[in-house]
Amino acid sequence: MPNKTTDFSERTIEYGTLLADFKELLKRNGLKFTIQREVILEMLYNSDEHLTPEALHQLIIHKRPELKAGIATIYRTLSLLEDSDMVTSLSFGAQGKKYELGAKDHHDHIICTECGEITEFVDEEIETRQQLIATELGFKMSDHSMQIYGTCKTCQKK
Amino acid sequence: MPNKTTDFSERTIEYGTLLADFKELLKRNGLKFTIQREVILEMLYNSDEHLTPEALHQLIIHKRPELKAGIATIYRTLSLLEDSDMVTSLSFGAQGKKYELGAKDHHDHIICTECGEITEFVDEEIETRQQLIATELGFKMSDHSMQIYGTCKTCQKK
DNA sequence: GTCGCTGCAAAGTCTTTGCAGAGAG
DNA sequence: CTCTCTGCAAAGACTTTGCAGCGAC
Repeated sequence: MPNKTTDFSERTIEYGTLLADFKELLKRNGLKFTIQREVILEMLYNSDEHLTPEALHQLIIHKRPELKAGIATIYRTLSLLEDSDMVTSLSFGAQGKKYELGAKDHHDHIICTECGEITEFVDEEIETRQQLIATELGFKMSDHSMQIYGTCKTCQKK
Repeated sequence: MPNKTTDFSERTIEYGTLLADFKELLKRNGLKFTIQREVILEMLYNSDEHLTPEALHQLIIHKRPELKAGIATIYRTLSLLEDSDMVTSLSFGAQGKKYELGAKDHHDHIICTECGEITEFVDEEIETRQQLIATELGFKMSDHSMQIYGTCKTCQKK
């Protein structure tokens, strides 16, 4: 059996394109393009991490202190982006959701329960089977998410 | 390829056995067996649903009004049960977690995004691959969860 | 009897909302 | 100019914690 599992984490879209999509989305809905919205998108784009609203807030405060961005705006923008399928949220374990840009190719997550590190991957075989399962159970599949929990290489050494 | 996907939802353990395990667990940790704890376990056992702490609370208030069980006790007991791996929590979408007894065989979930119905299933092929993926990425897998989102048969008709 | 458990209410988190002024189109 | 956005602070939703009396062992 060929190995079809890929450790996946590269960005698949140019920032310019993403930004254009975002502006287009805003225009289509009669919404305005503001500096806060742009910065949030940019931070999500440039982060390799899955960010919590609070982490995103801190990031903005540190990198763009002149904005004095309020946490409420972060939440509002993330909701907007999530509703428009531009970002995806992951909710696991304790409290709080983490967000990531949805502009990357689809992938699943493997999460270290010790340090919280998240690695992304795709496995064709699983993707195919999920579709099959949904059909078998009479569902029309729209989305899915899979998380594997475990201990990462680094934490195993400790 | 043989079909190894199963629609799975039956209970695989007698209540008596479960209760004995629970008592055993409590004794082992120097904890006490109380009527509240028993009722919570029983409600989880008898429910086909995945319950939120609040739903569980309401259920107890209605079925055992004499207990006047406090929501705090529900939370405390659920945490206890979760820490001991007797129940599993699912957190998805909006806010709040839902709990289910872990005494059933392992399974994954397919969730209707319209009505919130949750169907359980197991697919051997996916189970096997998950283990493989974790190993490939240098993780020691401890657990995993998978959710498929879609529209169920009933909601598709609407 | 001892020591953990419980309900209650208060305190915490995280997230959402109301509002008046700021700013995009 | 108009009408949406924003920051702030207040309000909400959900969960946890402190405490004094209660109850399992």
